[in-house]
Amino acid sequence: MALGCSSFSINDILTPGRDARDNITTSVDLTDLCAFKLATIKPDRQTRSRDRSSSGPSSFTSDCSEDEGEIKHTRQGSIHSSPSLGDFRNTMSESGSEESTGEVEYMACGKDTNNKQLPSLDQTEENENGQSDRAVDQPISGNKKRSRAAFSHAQVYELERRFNLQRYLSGPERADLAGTLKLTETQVKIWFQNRRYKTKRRQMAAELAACSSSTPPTLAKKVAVKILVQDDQIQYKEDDLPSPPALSLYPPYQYGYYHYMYCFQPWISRSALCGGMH
DNA sequence: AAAGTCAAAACGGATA
DNA sequence: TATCCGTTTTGACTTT
Repeated sequence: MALGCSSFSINDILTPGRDARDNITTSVDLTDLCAFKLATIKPDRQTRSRDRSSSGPSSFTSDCSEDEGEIKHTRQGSIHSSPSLGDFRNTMSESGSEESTGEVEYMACGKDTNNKQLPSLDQTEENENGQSDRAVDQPISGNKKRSRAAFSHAQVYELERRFNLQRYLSGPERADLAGTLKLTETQVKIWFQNRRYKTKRRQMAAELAACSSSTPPTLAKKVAVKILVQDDQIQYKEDDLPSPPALSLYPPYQYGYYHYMYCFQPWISRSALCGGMH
């Protein structure tokens, strides 16, 4: 399989029944550059394991451990796909009726999805809407253990998508999104808050890296050039990939990130992207 | 199974 | 009241 960058559209997401998983889509959040850990790039244990466990598109997998969270779902199985919002909604309605925990199942997870329930907000009480608010709306009192919800792939996908559109949500927008995702408004608020901060940290780190690397061609020379090989044939080189304007200072391994977000980068021409990979 | 690692959800203080 | 920002805690995962 070469780098599958088949066409992918919002319609694909919105159309129930059409499985976006068939559309192998690479993704990278170009605003969230993999820079936060540039200074500490290391042989990443988890990444190596991930590479090992995933197939095919694992060639994408970055050596940079940043955005582990976004990639984390890869661990559950194939992730080189975008979750279908149709699936997402279906799952929402299903899980909403049974659990109403604010959790939905992983959409693109193969390994554990069937057997393993996500850690969910249902460790907490549900409110009248069937949503669980305790985790975020009630203080942790006494020895009550605080719960950290692991948002589902679909939820994160939608949050990321929205974040790419707008970094701040108004109250109604937040409420709407929270309702759609079966999350609490507080969770959405905190998520956006953390996300903004995360982006900011990365940008600062990137600038730092840019400054510190203004001298060192030596560093650049140490960066291995990755190629995607299938059947002993080179499918593409990184140079084939388009270089986003603001991205020049980032290493090529960033292209492993945000597999399911790539389609939301408005400044990237999909044709340009796919052109180099087909 | 225990220990270690990591990303991220949640928390809390400061500020506007 | 919301946001920023640093910190804490948790859950998922890997390694030993």
